[in-house]
Amino acid sequence: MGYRCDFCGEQRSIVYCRSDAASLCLSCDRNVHSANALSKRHSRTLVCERCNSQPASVRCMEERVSLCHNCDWAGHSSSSTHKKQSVNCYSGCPSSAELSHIWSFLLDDPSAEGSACKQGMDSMSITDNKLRDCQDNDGSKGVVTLPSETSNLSNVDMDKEADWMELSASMQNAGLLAGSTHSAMRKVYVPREEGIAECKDTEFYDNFNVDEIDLGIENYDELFGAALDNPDRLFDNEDIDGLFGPHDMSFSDCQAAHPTEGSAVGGIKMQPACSNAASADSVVSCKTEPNICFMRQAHSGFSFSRLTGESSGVDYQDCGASPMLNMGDPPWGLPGPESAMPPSSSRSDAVMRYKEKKKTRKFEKKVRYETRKARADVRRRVKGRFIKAGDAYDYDPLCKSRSC
DNA sequence: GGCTCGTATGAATCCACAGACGCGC
DNA sequence: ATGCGCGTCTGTGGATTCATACGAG
Repeated sequence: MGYRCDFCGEQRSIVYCRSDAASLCLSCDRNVHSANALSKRHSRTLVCERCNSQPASVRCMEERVSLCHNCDWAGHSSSSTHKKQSVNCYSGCPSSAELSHIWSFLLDDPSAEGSACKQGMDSMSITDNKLRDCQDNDGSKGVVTLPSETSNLSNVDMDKEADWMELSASMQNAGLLAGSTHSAMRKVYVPREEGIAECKDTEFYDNFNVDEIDLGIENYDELFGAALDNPDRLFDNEDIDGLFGPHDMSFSDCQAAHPTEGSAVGGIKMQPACSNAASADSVVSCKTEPNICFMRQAHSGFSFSRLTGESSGVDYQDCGASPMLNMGDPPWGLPGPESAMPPSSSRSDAVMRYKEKKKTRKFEKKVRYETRKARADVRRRVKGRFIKAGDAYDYDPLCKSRSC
């Protein structure tokens, strides 16, 4: 089950798209998710190499396999000393080079040489006509530069990014960001002449790459321009889901828990990352997931995220609240050009764009039991209700007609 | 501004039944 | 500890009903 790409059925599945509930090879992943702006938002990650049906959340460096939460839990007892590395998720249409960088452990892992994933990256069918120089010149690990898909970042963007860096640094120092127990972390923004932002920091950086944050002010306007004026009016539960991912969290919860998880500072979009589908189905007890993805979207069309730390995904599973609950004031209340109210002239535009997106939003239903679905798909009905086998019916899904 | 009415939209409900699940033996 | 039988629960899709929101008069 699930060893083959759900789309082409030929290649081996490499990545898992939770929005589509599908395992895809890299080529189909790119084909499917380059179709439109909405599909580009789908967050994907490696597929679990054990069950091949769930998104991988961690990489066991000892066994050299990517595992979902369930398989990780099943295969690694709490006493396990296996070293694990969080698995990044991404959205947009990253190039093979970018994927290589996102999943750098595959490159570091000699056993991954010739693996399906690596082969998939090598043979991505869509031409990377915008192959970017994703590596810093010195190749320093942990430093990712993601220039714009269309062009290098403008000076304005760089300024905004610089603003964010300052803001993030202040937030981190204030312990406002997840994983900020590393109180000593520093982040230094270093603009480059080519217009590519580069960011370096210290120890915490490997687990929390803030420099990959997109600063799409357009998104910021869209998401929060109107909401700031009247969040109760603009947002409801589905809005939260649609804007921030599949949280099972009401807006009131969101407000109580703080917009931190769904907050945007300068266009930063946070979303739950890489948790397995099982947890997605059972998020009732765990309203939020602690993992944060920072989405790079507006400019590059490509986002990249990383779990906040090793095995952090399960640490808060049962707490019923996000660790971000104590993160203090909402970022949008913070001072700074990006957190200020948008101009009223753009507000209506933002609302219009938001409503338009809401219209076209696709609500995907997760089917847990395919067998039941298959049976329901062929079951005869009367006025939509199932009937006993052999009873008179007015609708037969097989005939797509009445009483055929 | 407040009220009523019509329209639009989304959520909840119902149905049968295979399979999952828990429990006792 | 394991396997079996039995009863209960779950979830699946389409049509319908109900609740809510909104605009017009």
